Amino acid sequence: MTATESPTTHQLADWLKVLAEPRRLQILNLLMAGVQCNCELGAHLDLAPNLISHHLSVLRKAGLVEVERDGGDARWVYYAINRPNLEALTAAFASFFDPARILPRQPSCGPQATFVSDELIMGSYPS
Amino acid sequence: MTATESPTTHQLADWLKVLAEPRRLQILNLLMAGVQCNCELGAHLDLAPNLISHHLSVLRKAGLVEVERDGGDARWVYYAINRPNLEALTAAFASFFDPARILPRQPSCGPQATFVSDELIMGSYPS
DNA sequence: ATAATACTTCAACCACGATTGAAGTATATC
DNA sequence: GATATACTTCAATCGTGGTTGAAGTATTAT
Repeated sequence: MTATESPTTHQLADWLKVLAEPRRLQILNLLMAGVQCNCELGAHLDLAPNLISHHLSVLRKAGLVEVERDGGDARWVYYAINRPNLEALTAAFASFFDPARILPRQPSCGPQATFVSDELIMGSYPS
Repeated sequence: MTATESPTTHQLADWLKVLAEPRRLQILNLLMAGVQCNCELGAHLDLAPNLISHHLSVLRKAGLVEVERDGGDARWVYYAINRPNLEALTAAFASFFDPARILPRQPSCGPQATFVSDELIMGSYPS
């Protein structure tokens, strides 16, 4: 038997991998405040431009960040939070880690073992 | 200038690092459903006992999981979600990634640059 | 005592990804 | 055209951490 996972779980796992990086959290934090160009992020985080670029690329591929070029001077790029996907992220996270999902112990193993259906165990997420 | 971070941001970063691991997400998912012993987790996830042990140890050190031994047969250990810390986790995550925190662009750099106070940029989290 | 069970710890291996430093691209200014 | 700016991409290095396989610990059963 292979543990089947819902697509949302996979997506959540991918997102968490992207977020599990202090620098990227800092970048997102700055983007939430409206700071958006590469050089400014670099100045605030004391980080080389290519690293900023790299992390932004990861965030962009994950769909968490959007990019736009300056209309007047196309050398400047501005980054912004992708709000719909951020909302999807918070929804997925809140749903997966919802404390209300915690069930009491139902031993199917060990001294007090009783029968427990597989659906009850594996099918708990998504609800 | 070094970017100062709030303690909650550090803690969130640590938690995310722990969560950015598919196996650990699967383990947490099973624990939410009440499955709690090592052998059972291993059976459901098709994972060697020492790996289960390793990942549970990481989750335990992060404060997300609690451990308890069977009263009748002390060889069996039961794992459970640490509810208070799970609630702290969801609260920290929801607060950090709250879409309402997204501010419009306030260019302090680039062609349309205007003055922007540092407090506005860096002090956005926590509120 | 001996053996089996349930789990943990250890050391070696290996892969992924962040960092580094340099070269490359595109646009704007002189 | 030549230089400067803003950013991206590339190849190489390096550390962290998951995996592997084995040995170790604690408890129970025979």
